[in-house]
Amino acid sequence: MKPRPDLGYALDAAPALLGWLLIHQSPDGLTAGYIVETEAYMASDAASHSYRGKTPRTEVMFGPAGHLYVYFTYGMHYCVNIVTGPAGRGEAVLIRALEPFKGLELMRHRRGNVPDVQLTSGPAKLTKAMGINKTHNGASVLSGGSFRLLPGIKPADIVQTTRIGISRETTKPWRFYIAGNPYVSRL
DNA sequence: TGAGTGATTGACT
DNA sequence: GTCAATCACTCAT
Repeated sequence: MKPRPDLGYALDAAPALLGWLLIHQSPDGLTAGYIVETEAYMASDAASHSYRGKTPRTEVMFGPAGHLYVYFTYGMHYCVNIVTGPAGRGEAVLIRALEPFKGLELMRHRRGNVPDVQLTSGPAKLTKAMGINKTHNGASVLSGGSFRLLPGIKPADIVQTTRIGISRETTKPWRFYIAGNPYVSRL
């Protein structure tokens, strides 16, 4: 596997990111997990936060690839994206689920008393388990800060289907997950 | 300035 | 299965 992921266009990067290991070195300790579920949010995509152009909130999406776009939603949850594509396009890949690899004890502590299979099986669950919040918005996964992206496993089979939780562009098959992985948020 | 919505989750019936 | 939690943002007065 390549030393760096292909962050060309979001639609190519979303399946390409499956199997990569996302690592967060926080003051509390290190957590890491394999990416097992992603969604692509494209330029000119009505479901994307970048659809209405660059704003203070979405500024990171319009920056160079390889940075994290972290946003707050439903008054209580964070979700994390990896910005893709040439700077200025406003594309990103939402990380929807991870398979825990390191820092399980810290994840359990952050998530409370839930079964291990539910530690990171959803976009807001994994940010809580990894300790990701809006202070990490704009952090790079390529330039050696507290976040890293390393080659992980090569998925045997990738399933492509429609995205979850959106009300526009609901027929676009821009969600990808590793077939049979128990940490995928929904089938 | 106010109503509506949201890339969700967990608790409850 | 339904629904509340609760804030940032968008769009309509």
